[in-house]
Amino acid sequence: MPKNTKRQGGRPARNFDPSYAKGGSKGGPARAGSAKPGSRSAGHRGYRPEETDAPRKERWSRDERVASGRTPHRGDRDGRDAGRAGERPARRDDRDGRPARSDRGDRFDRSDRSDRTPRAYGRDDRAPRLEFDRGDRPARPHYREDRPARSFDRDDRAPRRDRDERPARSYDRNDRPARSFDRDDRAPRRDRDERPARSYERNDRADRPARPARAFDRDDRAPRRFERDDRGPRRFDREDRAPRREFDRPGFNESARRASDFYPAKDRARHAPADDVVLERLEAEAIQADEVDGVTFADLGLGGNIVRALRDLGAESPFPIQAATIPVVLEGRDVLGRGRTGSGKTIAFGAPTVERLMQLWTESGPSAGSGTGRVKRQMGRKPRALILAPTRELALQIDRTVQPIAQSVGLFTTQIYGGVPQGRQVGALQRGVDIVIGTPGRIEDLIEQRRLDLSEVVVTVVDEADHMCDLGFLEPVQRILRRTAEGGQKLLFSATLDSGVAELVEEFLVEPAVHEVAGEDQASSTIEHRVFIIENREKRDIVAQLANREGKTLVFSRTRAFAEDLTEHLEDYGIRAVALHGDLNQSRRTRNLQQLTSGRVNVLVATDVAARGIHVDDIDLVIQADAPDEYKTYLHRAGRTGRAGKEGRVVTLIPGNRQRRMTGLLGRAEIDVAFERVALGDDPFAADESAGEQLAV
DNA sequence: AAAAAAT
Repeated sequence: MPKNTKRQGGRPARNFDPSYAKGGSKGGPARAGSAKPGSRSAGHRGYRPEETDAPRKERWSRDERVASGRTPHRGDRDGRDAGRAGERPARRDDRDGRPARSDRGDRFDRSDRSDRTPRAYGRDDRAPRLEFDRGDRPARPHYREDRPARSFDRDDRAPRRDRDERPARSYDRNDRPARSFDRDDRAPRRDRDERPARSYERNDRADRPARPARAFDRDDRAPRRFERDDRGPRRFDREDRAPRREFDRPGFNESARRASDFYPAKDRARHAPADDVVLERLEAEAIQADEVDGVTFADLGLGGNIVRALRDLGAESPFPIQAATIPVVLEGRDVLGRGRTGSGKTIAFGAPTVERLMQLWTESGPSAGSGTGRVKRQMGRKPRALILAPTRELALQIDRTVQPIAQSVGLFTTQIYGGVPQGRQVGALQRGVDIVIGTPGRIEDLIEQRRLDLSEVVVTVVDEADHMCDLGFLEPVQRILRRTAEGGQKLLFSATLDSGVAELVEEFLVEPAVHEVAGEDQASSTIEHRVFIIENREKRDIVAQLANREGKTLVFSRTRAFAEDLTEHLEDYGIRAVALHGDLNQSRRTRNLQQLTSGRVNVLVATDVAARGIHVDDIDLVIQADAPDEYKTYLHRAGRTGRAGKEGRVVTLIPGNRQRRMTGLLGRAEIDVAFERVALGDDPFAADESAGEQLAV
């Protein structure tokens, strides 16, 4: 059955015409991973035997332990005081981590294994490593017999050493048989033919049945017009849900899933510079801020326990976005919610999700309702709600809000994300969990391992939904949503929710209600924006100068490497700073973020991992050391300050030749700023303050 | 380019 035939009057669902969704992607292989450090092995010109003067024996035995075992690293960035006190010469090594390890590893390696490694074997008559490294040479019998298990080698050594020190492993690229199954032998894709290809469309689900024309597919109105006043009902009505049922469930195509290996994105689009197009705004039911006056959470339909839990969290009365969405979620409808950064979206979906689970619980079973508004935990019960987030930190943070709310009625939550051992997470699932909060990767992993079963999930939230529809995120999210219960409620939230979520809406939402808060434009925001035109070579110093102040500062960098670099530079400048990016292990990520939250440091230098959703109280300055490419990224980064009505400043540093691009971006973000030329030594905020004083006179 | 799984 057609999905959308009911809509009368030729103005159907303009919100989600997928043809307005993302632009194309360019082909070509993508390199994964970050830049590798240069080789520092003894034979390399970059090698510096700088530790020859260090006391050797003890050092190696200690490093050996670190290198080979699980000994926690010492003297990392955060332990720098200890490092300094002890005048440990290796401090700089700890900074950039990898080279240091390879140095140590190299020596350790030679002293420890020289008499048994293949390297020694090969040394006699030919270039040592190359041959050894080949995976595909004819067998060398005695060598193989000696030490059949190659993996042993790996485990025994310091991590990464071999990658760092030896020349490229030839078998990595050349000797590998062509993986024909990767690309060539696939079954032809049928649905490609049925309609124009969409770049973000992948084939890892069953083909959709040829679907009947939907009115809004062909609608030939001008794209991206923002029309508000001339329309009737403001809802995206979709009449029937039938089509989704048939292909959804069984349609999870296992073999296709397999074929997409661990790095599925590799052969696909390489960093296609984001189109940064303002997608069509979703038509929404707008709530007026003053409509909320005097309304309580209880009025919205939340139970007493939950209201108390909210009060404990500091939420006395609902924010507008909460007032708008909570009742609708409680009705059981699918919801799209847009509220600007820091406007309280987590509670807007978290609280009603919990309440809704309670309602369903009471409706559904005899086992239900002890009458106290609480439920009893039942071993091994399957999760009934799922909240998806794009980063681990955000998942953690959401849990910190949702967990107490859930707990107030006797429900359990657990975090499911990567970078930490899965044991605890699995254990929690086995004991029985009601709400799963996590990131896509680990969730899929546990599903595959059959340790996580989403089949009873009746409420699913996608936070930062537009971001979750970006290339690389969309497919895992789709696969996960397909695992949830048929007909389950779906909630999509973001500060920048736009028709980029069309793909999800189309497949998973039924007659979603769209809600936003009226008058939430940038002009009414509490954030002050500045753009400084600077010389690139002065950038690091200017950042240091700007960050050298009281109050919490968040600095954004485009790459992980530059984030590290900047952090180090700030430290050299005498400013305590920590970094947050994907090259750090999870415990350090968590700890570094926590250091900013606790105020132990005032400056955090982060990649866009911190751009969305992360809430730290009282960040009053955001510095964009690298300007963002997308207006949405700008808005989200900026939104780390000025939260819940507080004041904040955002400074963006750009080189002179970026002015035009920046102007365009700011235009799309609907922010009005004049650019200022700033050189090292200027105090751009001094004028600001004196101007303020003058005005005050 | 960043993010998201582990060995």
